[in-house]
Amino acid sequence: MASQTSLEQSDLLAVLRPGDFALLEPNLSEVQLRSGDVIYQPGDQVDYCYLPRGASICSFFVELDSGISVETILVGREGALGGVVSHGSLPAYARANVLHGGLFWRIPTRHLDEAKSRSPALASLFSRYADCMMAQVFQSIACNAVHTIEERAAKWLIAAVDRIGRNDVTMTQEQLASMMGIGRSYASRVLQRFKREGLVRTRRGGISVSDRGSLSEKACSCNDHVAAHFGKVLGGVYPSEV
Amino acid sequence: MASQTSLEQSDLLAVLRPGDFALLEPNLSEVQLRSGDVIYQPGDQVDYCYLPRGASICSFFVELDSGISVETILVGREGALGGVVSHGSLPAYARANVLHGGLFWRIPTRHLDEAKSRSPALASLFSRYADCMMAQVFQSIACNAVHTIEERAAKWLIAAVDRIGRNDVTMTQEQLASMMGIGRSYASRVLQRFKREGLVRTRRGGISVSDRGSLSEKACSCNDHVAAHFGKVLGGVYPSEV
DNA sequence: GCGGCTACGTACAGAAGTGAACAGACGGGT
DNA sequence: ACCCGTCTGTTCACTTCTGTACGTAGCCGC
Repeated sequence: MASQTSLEQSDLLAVLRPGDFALLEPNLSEVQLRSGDVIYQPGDQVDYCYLPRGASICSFFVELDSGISVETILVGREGALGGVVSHGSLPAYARANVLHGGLFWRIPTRHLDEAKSRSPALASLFSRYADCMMAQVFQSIACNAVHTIEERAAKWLIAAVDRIGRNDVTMTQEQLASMMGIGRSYASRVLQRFKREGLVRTRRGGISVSDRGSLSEKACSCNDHVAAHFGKVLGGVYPSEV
Repeated sequence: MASQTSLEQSDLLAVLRPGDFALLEPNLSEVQLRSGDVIYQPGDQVDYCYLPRGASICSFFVELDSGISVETILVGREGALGGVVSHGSLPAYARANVLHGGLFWRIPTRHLDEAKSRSPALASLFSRYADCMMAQVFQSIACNAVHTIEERAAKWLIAAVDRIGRNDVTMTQEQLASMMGIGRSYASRVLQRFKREGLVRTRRGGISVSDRGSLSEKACSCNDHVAAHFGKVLGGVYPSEV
């Protein structure tokens, strides 16, 4: 029987009342994915929806002609991947990758859609989350257009450690730079700047955030605006509640 | 009675069979909007879905702390705005603006949702378009991260003139620069570069594309990738068709 | 303990983009 | 025809970022 411990929960499903969760439960499976696992390749049919639990995080990557893949948005236990915006089974546009391994819920999109058709609260929840995902991508477009690499790097580190729940990201500077679509040497210089100010520590294959507060002052406020939209929109799944 | 002339049609609705179009028709109204009109402000309840017809185009803008508004995606007669990704009535995150005035269809989102619940083809159409819109925003995130301003400016001009159907965009360089989140003087320099190569002509308050082919060689291929996804995904609204 | 691989830190030349400033050109209103 | 506000083209000093290059440090396997 599927259940969520408080440590390994999906925040998205956590707001559901037991009756609505029970609609999903028969088709929910628990899967363990590892960092680097590919959930969808571009063109793959999206037949399953994945919901990160606990510290698991994923990202969508867009592959460009030049061969590089650029990260678009980070998805942690606040969200879901696959069949969120569209319904039924369509070819994936972006690649979905696990960035921090752990537990996920997985449900076939056709069962999810069927459960949504039976529970307005469930339909509302996913529709509201889709709206929040849209806010997230919109903000990222603007962010990439105007914010400096320093601001974006700080933003990304904060977003990652907040979801992971530890002040530590396992990732080479090469990977970080590639995700952001920037040069490795410049990423290194930005991290050195953060390090000199005592905001992060670097090591081979990882970065630790040692002063989250000061690092967030270096970051643009894009994440905050998106978080505010999450709060506003996902508060109303059960409209009868005051 | 609502009907579409071939000159002022919505490409999105044009694929519908008469029976499915008839479900929408009683609640469709024809509205005329002008360049600069604001369709939604951030925070507004999204109660209507708008479908550009003919040469009408709109964009979503994200407003940043600095006071500037950055354009995210262009929507012409291939698409729709409002209640596409989420359903019901939620507060808008981005501002939606008319960039090139003209005719639109407008339908209350609750009637649209009701029609979708009665016609699988209609539901499929909007779900598929939502997936394409997602592809468009994902691509824009990557594009803004890695492509030069020259590539992005060329891309934007091509996208605009293709939707308008004339080689001419009415817009000051100041507005263009502001939309792209770049400095006005640099925008001017890029346009001068295009002009010297005979790709565009500039005038006070507007830009004409005089050599679309060569200009598209200066552009990144982001639009092409998104267009390919549109073709792949929106072809299957009526799956019984071969 | 050593070799070899990979990641990291740094330097440098140059390209891309910024922001302020200013002269001149255009065009609408009277 | 003229005025005036706005848009355009261009320059300049400066910052950000790129791409390459190279020496070094950490780590794994043997």
